[in-house]
Amino acid sequence: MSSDFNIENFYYNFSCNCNKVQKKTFSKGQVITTYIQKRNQLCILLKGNADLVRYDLNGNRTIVEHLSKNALFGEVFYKVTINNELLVEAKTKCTVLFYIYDQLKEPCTKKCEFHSTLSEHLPELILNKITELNTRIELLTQRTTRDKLLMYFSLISTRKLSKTFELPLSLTDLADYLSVDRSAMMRELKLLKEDKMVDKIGNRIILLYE
Amino acid sequence: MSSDFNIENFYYNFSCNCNKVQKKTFSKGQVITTYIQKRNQLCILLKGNADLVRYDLNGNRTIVEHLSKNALFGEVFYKVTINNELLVEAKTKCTVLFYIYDQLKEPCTKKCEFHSTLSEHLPELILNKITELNTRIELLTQRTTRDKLLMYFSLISTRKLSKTFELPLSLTDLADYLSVDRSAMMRELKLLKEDKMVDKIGNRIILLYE
DNA sequence: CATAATATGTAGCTTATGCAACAGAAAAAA
DNA sequence: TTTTTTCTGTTGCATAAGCTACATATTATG
Repeated sequence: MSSDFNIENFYYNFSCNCNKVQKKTFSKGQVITTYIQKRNQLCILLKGNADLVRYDLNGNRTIVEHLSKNALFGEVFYKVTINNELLVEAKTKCTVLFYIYDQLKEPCTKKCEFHSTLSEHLPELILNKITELNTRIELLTQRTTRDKLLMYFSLISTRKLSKTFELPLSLTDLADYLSVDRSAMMRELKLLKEDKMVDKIGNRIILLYE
Repeated sequence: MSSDFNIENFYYNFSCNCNKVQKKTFSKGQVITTYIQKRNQLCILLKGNADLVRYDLNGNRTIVEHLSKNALFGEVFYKVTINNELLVEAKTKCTVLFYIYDQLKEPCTKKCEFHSTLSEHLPELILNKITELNTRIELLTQRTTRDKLLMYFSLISTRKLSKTFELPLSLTDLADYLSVDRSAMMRELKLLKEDKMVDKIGNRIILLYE
């Protein structure tokens, strides 16, 4: 469980020449992939930041996931899907590996190390994924915008081991991520400042409670 | 991916005598497990229905997950956790298998078939889990109670291949599951009926649109 | 069967949130 | 640099949703 496997480390040794994996680079704003069923694509973000976004019928944009280095994504996680369109947008320059999950399970004919190491560590990577999703669910089940904000801040704070941190998302994106209206979120942020719960200097958040 | 592995089928042949797995039975209302970090428990619900619930500081109860036959749950999915208490409550009589995830990865010294089959199919089971979690997230990112209800109904309808179906949850539990106030949900349900979007006879929902 | 406990259905009041709109700041592009 | 675009910060208004409370129906349980 507490293995220190790190995709990044062995990415630099990347030399998988089997045809089961594709490496591609994307520039900011490009669509990395759309979720069209049946391909069972599994992707790994090696470099950069991207968002998995959904546009619903009312035109609302939701950031379903915020993806950063080493994140797993792809259709393989969305077998049963709703009719909304899901797409992954590069927020910065991105490097991405593409697999087909079903092929990944089969042994690699060329016995490339990357391939086998990845297969071996896949359960672990997937468990990390589940943990993230559960955290996301805890965020979204918060009833009020205030509680969502406080929990989000608390999560980042724990991750950074500091009561002061830079927001990894723009405020506009944060609202989409928390699934709330942006102006309502701004208002609540102001109230949190007035209540001396948090402070905010530019992009920097300072937690004042406890 | 599209393998037909079914835990249930081979559960009847269950005869794992290694000490790495425990089978227990619970009666309605009992607490099956609480999520206390560091044990890395992985559980499978073989029979019955249960809820993973969270009680927050305001006394709100949230059904984090509604677990039915073959569901996976346990601490292993909650490595990073928030301070709220998570517990699994039996809604009906339940039969549950308990593992320790780290031990599951190691080969079974007694070579029992159950153990090895489970290990083999774990990635598949876990992927199913992810799909469920993503569906849940789609539900929770719906902005209004109406949209949450409609999406929930649509999901069940798709699953049952019918525009008519019994609700698998009580209305009280459904509200907790959708993370909304019960009375507000009831009001919205009434409006949906008035708008001739859905009909409801007792526990039975009939979708009227399309 | 009687009684308790839980679930359903409804209403009034209050508040949080969504929506629209706009001005200024910051960042990106030309 | 200048221009354009995106992001931030704020407000008024309308309404969805939360809270409380209660009556009835349904389901457990002694």
